[in-house]
Amino acid sequence: MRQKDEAKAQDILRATLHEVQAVGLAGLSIEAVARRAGIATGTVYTYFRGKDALLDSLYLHTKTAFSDFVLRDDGLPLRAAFTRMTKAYLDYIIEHEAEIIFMGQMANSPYVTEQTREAAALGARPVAAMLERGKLEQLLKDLDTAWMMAFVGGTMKAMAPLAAGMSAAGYAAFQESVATLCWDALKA
Amino acid sequence: MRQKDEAKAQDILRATLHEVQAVGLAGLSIEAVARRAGIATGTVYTYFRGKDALLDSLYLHTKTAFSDFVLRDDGLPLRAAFTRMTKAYLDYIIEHEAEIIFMGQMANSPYVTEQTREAAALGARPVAAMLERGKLEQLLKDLDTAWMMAFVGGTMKAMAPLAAGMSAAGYAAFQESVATLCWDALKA
Amino acid sequence: MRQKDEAKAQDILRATLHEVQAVGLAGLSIEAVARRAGIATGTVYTYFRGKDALLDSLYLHTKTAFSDFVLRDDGLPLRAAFTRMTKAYLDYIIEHEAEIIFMGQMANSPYVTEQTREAAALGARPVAAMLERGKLEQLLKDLDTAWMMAFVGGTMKAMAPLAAGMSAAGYAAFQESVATLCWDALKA
Amino acid sequence: MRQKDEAKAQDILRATLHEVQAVGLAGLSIEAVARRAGIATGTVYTYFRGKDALLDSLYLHTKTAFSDFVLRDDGLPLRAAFTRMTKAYLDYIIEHEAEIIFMGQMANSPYVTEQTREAAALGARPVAAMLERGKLEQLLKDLDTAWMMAFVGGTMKAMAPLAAGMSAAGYAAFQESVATLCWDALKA
DNA sequence: CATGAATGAGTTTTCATTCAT
DNA sequence: TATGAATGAAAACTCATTCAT
Repeated sequence: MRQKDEAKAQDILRATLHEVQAVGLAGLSIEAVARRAGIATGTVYTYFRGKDALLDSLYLHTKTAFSDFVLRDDGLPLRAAFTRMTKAYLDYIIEHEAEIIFMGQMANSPYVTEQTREAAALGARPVAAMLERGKLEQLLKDLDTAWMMAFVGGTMKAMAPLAAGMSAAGYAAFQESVATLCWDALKA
Repeated sequence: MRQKDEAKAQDILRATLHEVQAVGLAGLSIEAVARRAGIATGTVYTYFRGKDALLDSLYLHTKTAFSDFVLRDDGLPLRAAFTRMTKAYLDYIIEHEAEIIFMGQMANSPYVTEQTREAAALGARPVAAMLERGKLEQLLKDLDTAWMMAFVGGTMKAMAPLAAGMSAAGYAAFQESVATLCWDALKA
Repeated sequence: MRQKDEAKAQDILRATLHEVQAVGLAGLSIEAVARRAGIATGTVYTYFRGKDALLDSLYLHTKTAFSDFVLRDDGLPLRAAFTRMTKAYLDYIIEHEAEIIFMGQMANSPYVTEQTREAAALGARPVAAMLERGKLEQLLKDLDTAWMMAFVGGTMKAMAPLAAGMSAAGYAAFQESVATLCWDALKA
Repeated sequence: MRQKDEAKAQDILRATLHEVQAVGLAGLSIEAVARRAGIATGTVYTYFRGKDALLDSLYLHTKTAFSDFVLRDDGLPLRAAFTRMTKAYLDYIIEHEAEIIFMGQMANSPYVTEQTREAAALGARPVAAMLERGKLEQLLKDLDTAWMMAFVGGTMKAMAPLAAGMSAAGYAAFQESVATLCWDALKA
């Protein structure tokens, strides 16, 4: 993005996100993005160098927002911190369906630059630290941290869609179940 | 004349699979598929009605092969059946990287017809049956079967990539760890 | 056409005729012609050098058949000969809708070779002779023969479609009207 | 930005017309149209949804312009009105060779929508009215109006090509001849 | 000869990007 | 800067023709 109107860059990113949700990455066109953002096609190029830059930028944006919301260690006792994270994970996925789809479509596409991929990876640091703390305290199995993180992420992504249409009470129970599932899997 | 050759249809499907792995669904072109399959562009259309039909067909093909290999219940005692499945799951994912990427890219794309989506869903029946057996025998938690299946699938998909480059011994240990992780999560 | 099966060449010509009627010259494909003729695509090329040759040949065929049926002078007294011709003209057009459409579509297309165009023109000789006989006998106006022939042909082509769906009696009256119309126009 | 330019749409229509004249409807390509219009291929699609829409639109355009020029009843005494029309008809055909060829090629093609066909048919109303006036005044034969119109149109289309290359004087005489021919045919 | 699959040039159409206004 | 028409390089798809069987 550039100098002028930061809000407009956000509009474009948001429009891209929802357009991918609607038609898939393979069906994405800049014209549709512009239409959804309520601007002219050419204006997109004032804020982003091109389609690749737009998608790469959105990917980093989305990953970062996700990490900030979910992947932190707030210093609570381990079980509590872990449960907070799994619940936040579910919350995020459910409230950000478009983002999840987008990240999934981008994962194996040639649009993400290596630089962005590396930057995005940094967001997972706090969780890694939390899990390592758990291993030190012998609360968790002595497994490779990367394995554990993959496990948690995979579980969340797989289970979140199931929460669609649940009542508040049902959802609360669901969150508990998922948290327990993960904990039981990882606990020593 | 040359007779329409079933093997050639397979070649095209295989070429598509690897082309998606190489350039992503968004970057897929029929010409590249044909080149990879060693045939003329037009020939693709002798075997498939068009790009949509080709991708839809490949999706069903891939899902079915996957289900046949992984998602069956061979009547072993529950724990053994469960372990066999998780190991087969990992085996499949590792030996079929292109398929996994392809299925991931297709999942939220507009290429999959509703019909195919439904047909593909049937493949999971045996696993559902196995998990229900486990609940009846009170070996597993009393959770919704759909939740359990999502959990297992998500875990596998997330963890399989970690096996990249492992030695045979390392991989055997990894399989055990994953099987245990899943079992611990689901066991009553 | 070649040596083998004269009837098959006829099948192909007939199929082409009806295919043009169905989808227009612009929509004509050899595959569709072959399908309609009940043979394989390649077989068309055994009987005709290619699409151009097929269409050119069909054009000459059709024009000739038309001339033989309609554009002759059977030596009757002029008015009778004239009336016979106009009635035959209408009969032909009505019984050969496909041929008429085909000739219309071909008229301004690049498919007709100059050679064929010239050959087709010869068919009109007898009518020209008849009209000249009429001028000599001072039964007809002293107009250029080419003008008269254009007039008669144009009238027929324009009016024939109107006969669609008429009863036998209605059609007989229609034929009389058209014959009178033409005669009144040309008579001295 | 450049504003969408009505003149450019006209350029495209005109280019299409002449391209059809040059290579026939069956040989028409959008690229050739664009080249003739002096624009890029893609620009055609800014003004017309596609080839079908372009041709359909051009057909309606052409038919309407033709009707406006030829098929009107300006309230002159019948014989004069009739003569004006036949002369205008010839004038039009001679000055608009491309249009005539185009309309001929389109007539039996699948490009014309039913809607357009109906709209085009309305243009003939005034002539129908004129002929009916003639029948009421007992100046014309009591024939079906549709027959009369077909007759006049057919005669014009057939005879106009004969005027090619005539001198001004010759053409004037030709117009008179044709007008007389038609009048003699239809008069009571 | 008949067949119909294979070929690949050519056609329509899309769309990222540019640029005149 | 914003606009959206213009561009032209792909991409999907068609189809006349060839050729292995």
